[in-house]
Amino acid sequence: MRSIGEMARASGLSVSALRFYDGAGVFGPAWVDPRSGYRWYAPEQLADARLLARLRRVGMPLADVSRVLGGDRAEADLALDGHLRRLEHGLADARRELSTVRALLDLRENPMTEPTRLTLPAEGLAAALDAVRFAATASPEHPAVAGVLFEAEAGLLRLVATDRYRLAVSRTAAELAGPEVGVIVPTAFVDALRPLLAAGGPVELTVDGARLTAEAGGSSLTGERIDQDYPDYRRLTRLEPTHRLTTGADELRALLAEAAPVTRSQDGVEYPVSVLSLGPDAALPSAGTGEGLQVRVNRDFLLEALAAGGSDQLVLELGGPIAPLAIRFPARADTFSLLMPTAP
Amino acid sequence: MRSIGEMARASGLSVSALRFYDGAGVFGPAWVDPRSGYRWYAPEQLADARLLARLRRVGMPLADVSRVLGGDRAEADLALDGHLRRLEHGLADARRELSTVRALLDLRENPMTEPTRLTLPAEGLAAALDAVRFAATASPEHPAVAGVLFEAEAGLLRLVATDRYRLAVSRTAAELAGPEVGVIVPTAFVDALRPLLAAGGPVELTVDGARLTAEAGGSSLTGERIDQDYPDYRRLTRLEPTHRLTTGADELRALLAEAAPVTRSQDGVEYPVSVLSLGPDAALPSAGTGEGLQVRVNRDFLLEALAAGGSDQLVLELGGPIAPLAIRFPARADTFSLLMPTAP
DNA sequence: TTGCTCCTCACGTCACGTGAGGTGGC
DNA sequence: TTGCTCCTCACGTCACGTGAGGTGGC
Repeated sequence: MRSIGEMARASGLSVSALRFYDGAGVFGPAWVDPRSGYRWYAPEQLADARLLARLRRVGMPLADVSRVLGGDRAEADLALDGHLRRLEHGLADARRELSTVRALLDLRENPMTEPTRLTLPAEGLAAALDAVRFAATASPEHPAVAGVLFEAEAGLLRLVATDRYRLAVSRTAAELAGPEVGVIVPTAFVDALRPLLAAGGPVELTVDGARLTAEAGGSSLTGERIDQDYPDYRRLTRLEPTHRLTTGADELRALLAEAAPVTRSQDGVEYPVSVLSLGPDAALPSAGTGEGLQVRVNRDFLLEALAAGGSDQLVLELGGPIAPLAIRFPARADTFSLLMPTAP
Repeated sequence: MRSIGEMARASGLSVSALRFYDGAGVFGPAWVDPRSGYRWYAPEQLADARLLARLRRVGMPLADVSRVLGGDRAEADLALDGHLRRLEHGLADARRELSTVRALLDLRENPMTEPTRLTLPAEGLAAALDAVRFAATASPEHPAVAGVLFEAEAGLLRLVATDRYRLAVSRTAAELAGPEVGVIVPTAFVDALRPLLAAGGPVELTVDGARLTAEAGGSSLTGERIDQDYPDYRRLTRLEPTHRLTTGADELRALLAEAAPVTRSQDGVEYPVSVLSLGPDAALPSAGTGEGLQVRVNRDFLLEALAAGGSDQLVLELGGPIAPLAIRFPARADTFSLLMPTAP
């Protein structure tokens, strides 16, 4: 058996860390002397202590460390994969944000701006808009979400809409000329643009400073972007669902119609709530009560998300009663929707 | 002017965060009403607040955020580069550690081990050993550093030695067969191996579980690895020096000889201390007192590091009176040495 | 007895979030 | 007056590090 100091030296952990892990229930000694309170560690605990040191060195949260040390290899791999994925996303986010910051600093020194021009087929833009438009609302309190985010990167245009209760993302191929931009397009502009897309043909979108221009089917539309920072939607799209379930939109609609929804009201507005409950076999047994995981959502929002998907086959991802519900459409890998649950 | 709530909505920061930044001196309002204590933000502060939100979103420490917002573009770029570099290294570290963790978990399930075999020229190994051997000490209290770390990767063997006051790293080309390993080779084994390398020719090193074997010049040497985790030397090698200075080993030796060293004692052991001081022109004016940055180091350790470098030209990197002193040898990009300073 | 190791408990760090209890401005 | 926003202050979070003050075992 090793004392705490010996264990610290052998494992590379500090004495205070070992005491902390003991208190936190993550990693404790094999035996504690009831008279003196001395902690004694068994020889076979050393391997775990060393693993723990490695995992903490790279910033794994203690909750995940416990999963790695728990003995279930599949759980351990999930925790390891999850941590690596978080770090990879963190780095990708940082690259993006820091290059944006650099661009903004450049702009301060040299305020001339090059316009961005996007060319894309009207059908693609129409489909992407239809997949997200429902999720945007004209909210004067939150001007940033009173529009649709257009993110132009090389080769693609991504659209994001949210009203802070739900979020929809889609994208379509586009040809980019000029610097990459992210610009919030007012819902009024979007709604005026949509009819112009019906004729098909190419669309040209231009962002020049605050000025937005769209040319489609011989018509031209101009407006101003919303000068706000958009909420960090990427973080929201990276859920860690515990259950994934393939079903059909029609089947789900039928389930929702069966059970009478509860009515909930918030801020004076009434809305119907449906309960999605997962049985122990991870199937959706009913839209009523069940033994397993239950998620409550605004039924109208769910129906809108189903309709916007544009296809019957869908995948629901659940992560617990307060985790967002994600709706993915396998037929359109680039389109998905997210719903915040209401409180139980 | 914006109230704190309006500023929060416009910038994407929370009210509590804005109050915190004010208290922390990172970002405060343009005016505070002395009667009510209300914070009022000027319109031109919005751009900075949005930058701040982006930077915090990707985890930049507030000290670095201040550098970005400070107005000096070169400082801002340094802070941005530094943060990105830290994240990149963090991810690289995590990839390595997590794959090691996976290998260790595999080993628990399936304890058979495949040996690792390294083949390399004796001259290369001899040179790499000579570049690091001086920094290892047989310390019974810290068994992990009573040896030289051999890290075998595809195509190269990296050697690391440290006694916790200094650190030396070198590497040499090697052919790897079997899994990558990191193994602590006892100093006694290293010292017995060194004479066998004088004859030249190929050397073969084998790690089979705890067993070490070296074959060189017709002789064979066996021993046991030290079963410990090596200190995290990579973190130590990632300094952020404020001053970088090219000089010659002979020139530096002459400077050190000029000034009589102060004698310091620690744990009953006496050692000579030399003061390296940088003038405002970032040259090493003398090994005595100066106006600029001063770093105190164990003179014998510094001389040993100079000798082990094997070349005259060197680069000193200083980062303040308590930051480690790094000694790099441009002629051998893969070899460097690091010295912890003694207290002023 | 001395010196070392161990103990608990409290407080500090970092960047905030979350109340409690109270005030200011329309 | 009501409702909203703002204020300060205290405490919680996360994963420890750092003393203070005291005890156990050789």
